[in-house]
Amino acid sequence: MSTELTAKPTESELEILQILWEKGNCTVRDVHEILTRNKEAGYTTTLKLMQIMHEKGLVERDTSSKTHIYSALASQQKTQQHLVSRLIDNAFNGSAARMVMQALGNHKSSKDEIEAIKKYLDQLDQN
Amino acid sequence: MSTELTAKPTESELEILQILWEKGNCTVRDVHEILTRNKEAGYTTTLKLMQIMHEKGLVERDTSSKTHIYSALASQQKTQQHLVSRLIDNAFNGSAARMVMQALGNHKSSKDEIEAIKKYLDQLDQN
DNA sequence: ATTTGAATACGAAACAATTCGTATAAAGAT
DNA sequence: ATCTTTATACGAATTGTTTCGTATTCAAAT
Repeated sequence: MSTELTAKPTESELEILQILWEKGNCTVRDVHEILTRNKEAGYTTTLKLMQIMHEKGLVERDTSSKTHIYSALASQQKTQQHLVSRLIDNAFNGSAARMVMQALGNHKSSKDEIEAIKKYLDQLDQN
Repeated sequence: MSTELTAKPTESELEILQILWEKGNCTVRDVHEILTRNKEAGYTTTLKLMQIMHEKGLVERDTSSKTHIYSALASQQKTQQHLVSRLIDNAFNGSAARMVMQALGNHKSSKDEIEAIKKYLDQLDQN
């Protein structure tokens, strides 16, 4: 049994996780710079957040040099799964299908995306 | 321009909204009873929550008799849309398709549900 | 009329998430 | 060697959410 806590990241933490998932290893400054493309934030705010995430076990860090290097510990797949399930339960009475349709209805997906989903559904059918 | 605030309901508020969406008009006790099928909560907790939701404009209430009657003001459709969009942005880098696949992958949907989604996708294609 | 029960209002404690200021230490430039 | 810049650590203020106790009011039952 692993210590996989499926800790529930907050919204701010999720923003940071997304960056770490994409980039891999990052310093606080790396993350901060990307973060502040979209919104205002002080550097120490980002730092503190990442420190808390470390305490929670959402990220790990290499402290061998002065400038610490962070990377995600929470698995992208599991985290996404967790969040999606919660949303389905919380807001869609447990119906994945309703949620999917809602998602596809507005969030205009490209033809390519829709095709990809169809293929995916066909695969699902074959089980 | 309406005063449609697309207020962001908290998780507890969402639980109550779901009940109101389904049942329509409810007293605090009605809601409380349904709520406590799943989890512990004091009556005044539910009451307070619904009062706050009223302040925020998430629900309206008829106070003409001693026992107030509540109903949802936040639209189910808009609220769901809002939450789904946020999740897609927050955790899936804006890709609805990725989110959909994740949702369908685990949250075991029935054959019927999958068929429904396929039909839905076909409709989307025709635009 | 009085008592009892069920309702609302309100305040505030408990908890969690976010934000940032200040202290301090290390590295790099002069 | 000293100064400047760039890190981290830490504490604390701020804000938001959840929870519940107590006071009060109203209506129904006795």
